[in-house]
Amino acid sequence: MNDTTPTVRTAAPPRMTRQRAAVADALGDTDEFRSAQQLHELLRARGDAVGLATVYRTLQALADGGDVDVLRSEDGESLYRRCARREHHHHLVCRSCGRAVEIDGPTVEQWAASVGAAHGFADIEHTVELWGTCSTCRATDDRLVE
Amino acid sequence: MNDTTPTVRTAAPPRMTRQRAAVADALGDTDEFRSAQQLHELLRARGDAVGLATVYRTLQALADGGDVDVLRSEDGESLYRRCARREHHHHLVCRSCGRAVEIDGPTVEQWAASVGAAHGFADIEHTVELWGTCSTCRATDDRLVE
DNA sequence: CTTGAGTTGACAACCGTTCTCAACTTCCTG
DNA sequence: CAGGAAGTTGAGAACGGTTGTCAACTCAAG
Repeated sequence: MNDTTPTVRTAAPPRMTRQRAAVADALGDTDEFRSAQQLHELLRARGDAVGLATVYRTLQALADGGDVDVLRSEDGESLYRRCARREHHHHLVCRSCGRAVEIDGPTVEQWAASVGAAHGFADIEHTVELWGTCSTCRATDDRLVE
Repeated sequence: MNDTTPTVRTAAPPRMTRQRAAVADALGDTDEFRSAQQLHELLRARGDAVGLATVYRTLQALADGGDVDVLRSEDGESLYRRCARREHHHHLVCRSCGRAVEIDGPTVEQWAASVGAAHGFADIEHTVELWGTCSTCRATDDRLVE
């Protein structure tokens, strides 16, 4: 509250830490959607453990910054993945292994907007995700779920 | 395990109870998506209270039977509503009041199927929900969320 | 009315996620 | 390179929605 404060500090400056690097790194490895808990476990197994709370915090920060994509699994768990492009897109996700393909849906975008407008709704957002079983999982039958 | 058992009893016969009727009735009233907890509260306020666990069980049974539609709110809560048609359809839901409009997406259905096939995925399912703010809520500005 | 199988409800247990806060780093400054 | 303010961490508690438990209860068939 004293006037030694230089200028208006809009937001906290981010800081590089081992933990943040570890989480980012773990995400860089796969093209599969992973839950916070899976990543936490993966890091622990790998040798550079990170607190679960930190994993959650970091993922949230990355998601807010648009660096990772988040989606909800069919049973409500949040899944994260680092996508190639930052622009809006959807996913075709394997419900067995989490592997995902980025897909566009120009048609869907338009459709969503027009349907919304037609019914007098504003600020339209849409959730569009495709779930399936990828060829590898079908061949292997080596499911994560049973 | 004795052979007095008449025939193969495939499933348990359902039974009509005050509770089941109450839940079904509460759902019949609105065209808005409601959470289990909201319904539980609504029933309590209305005078014919039903245990929370029972509300959950009943909603699940109704959903399994295809009598009500379920969807996940943006923060992961399950929302239920009795829809006019039993066929597959999507929703345009007001994120303020839960009011919903049933919509078709023939284009989307095809698109989903073809995209899935193109990437070698099988058993394709799709999640398509539209969120917006309905005209009434926009006018009233009487949001449930703040 | 009897009776037994489905049903209920208060409460504990679960599970993913967020909060708390003291101890610890990072990084700016002198 | 030391000093220190401020961001960051992590173990564990708390949270909120949902499901499991199990003795008491109540439909509905006989």
